[in-house]
Amino acid sequence: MNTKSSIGSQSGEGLLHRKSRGGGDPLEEVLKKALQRPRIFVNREVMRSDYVPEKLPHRDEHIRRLGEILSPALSLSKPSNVFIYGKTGTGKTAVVRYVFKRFQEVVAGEDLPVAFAYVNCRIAGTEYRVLAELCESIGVKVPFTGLAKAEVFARLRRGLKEKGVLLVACFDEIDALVKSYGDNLLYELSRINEGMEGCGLTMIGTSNDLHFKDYLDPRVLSSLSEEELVFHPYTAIELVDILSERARLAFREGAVPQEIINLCAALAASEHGDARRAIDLLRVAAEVAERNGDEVVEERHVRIAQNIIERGRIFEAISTLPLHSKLILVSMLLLTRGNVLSPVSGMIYQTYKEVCRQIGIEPLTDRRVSSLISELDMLGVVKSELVNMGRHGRTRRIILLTPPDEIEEAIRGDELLSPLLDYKPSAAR
DNA sequence: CCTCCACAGGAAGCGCAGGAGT
DNA sequence: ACTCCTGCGCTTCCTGTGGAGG
Repeated sequence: MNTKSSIGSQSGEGLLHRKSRGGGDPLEEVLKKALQRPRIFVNREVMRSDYVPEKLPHRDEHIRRLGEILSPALSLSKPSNVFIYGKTGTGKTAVVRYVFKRFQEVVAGEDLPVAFAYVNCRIAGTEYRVLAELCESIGVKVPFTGLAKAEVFARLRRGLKEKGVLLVACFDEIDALVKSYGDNLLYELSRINEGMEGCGLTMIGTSNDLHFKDYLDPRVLSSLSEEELVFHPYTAIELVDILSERARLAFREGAVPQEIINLCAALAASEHGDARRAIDLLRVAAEVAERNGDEVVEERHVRIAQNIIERGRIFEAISTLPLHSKLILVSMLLLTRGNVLSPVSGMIYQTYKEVCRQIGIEPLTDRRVSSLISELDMLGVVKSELVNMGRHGRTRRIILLTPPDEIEEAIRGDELLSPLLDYKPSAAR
């Protein structure tokens, strides 16, 4: 093998010429690829998820509306708070970032005391970190833990006042924050402007949960949704435009035919019109083609990409799970293998305890395991269903949504857990 | 008709780590 | 050095529950 490739690289050109006249040289393909290096991508950046495009097809109206709402900021008066609804991949984040970017350019040019902050509440995770990120955005330093929330809040307020800054903050996926912590922080933030002149805070909240309003206190709701914007899912035709625009910038001309764009758009449209998915799909398909050494993206690349994305999602989800969640999954896997296809929580807990004993780990309580199962349910790794079995009590019947071999694949990479794959739990004997 | 199973899932609180202020 | 604060993962304690079987 080694010899072959070194010979090839030395006399590649000659061989290639001979080959182009036809013949069964096994090296021909390899050499051709190595020499030509067909490039599909011209600009990879464009296909990344955090890229803010210059053009956002089919969102002109939303951009204009948001711009109008925020425009008072440029004359240093506080704009209204805005609430934005729309499912994932409908362009909420892209529109906000785009408008922020354009405003920021103006603000920088005119040297105005206006700051823009973008906080993803799901990633920030806690009220503290959301506050901390707001502070950072106006240049107030806070430690990542250790301070009382009230103290961080006071620093934010003081920072805004002393610097005379008007802060426009976008709380992306704000529902994640409110569901875990309630709307207290939003209430406090909505009142931060009291007694402030020429500075303060404007909030833009985005949510993909249309019922999110139900969680809010009426006072918070009225303050937060002074203005509202709704983003509808993209249709397949709109997705085609979005993809075409990105493809034009990202790929070598002719590398991605129109029908491939149409296919990606159609596949994504059948799943809630999610633009992010459509872009990911096209990007991965192009990467597959490039790795294959093909010059043009074809349907088979898209099919492979679909598979890769799906597998990657599962693998990622499982391998980043905390230890005990993995142990629960392993327990379920072992039960499935023993033909217990939809175990109830009690049986899973028993198996889980056995499995813990096997590797010398102290098991958690059933209560905790129950919560972890709920988390797995929310992640979509398993599906649980409440069932009443009369005399035999009330329990949850849990079904693995992930194909067992994919779980196995993810577990096999784990030194501690992989030996468990050969264990037979008593319930499955 | 009533009981009672086998849990679900809420509430409270504990211990720890990390940090600020004094 | 000490007190006070937070988030986080967890336990303990608790109340609620639909229907098979007595």
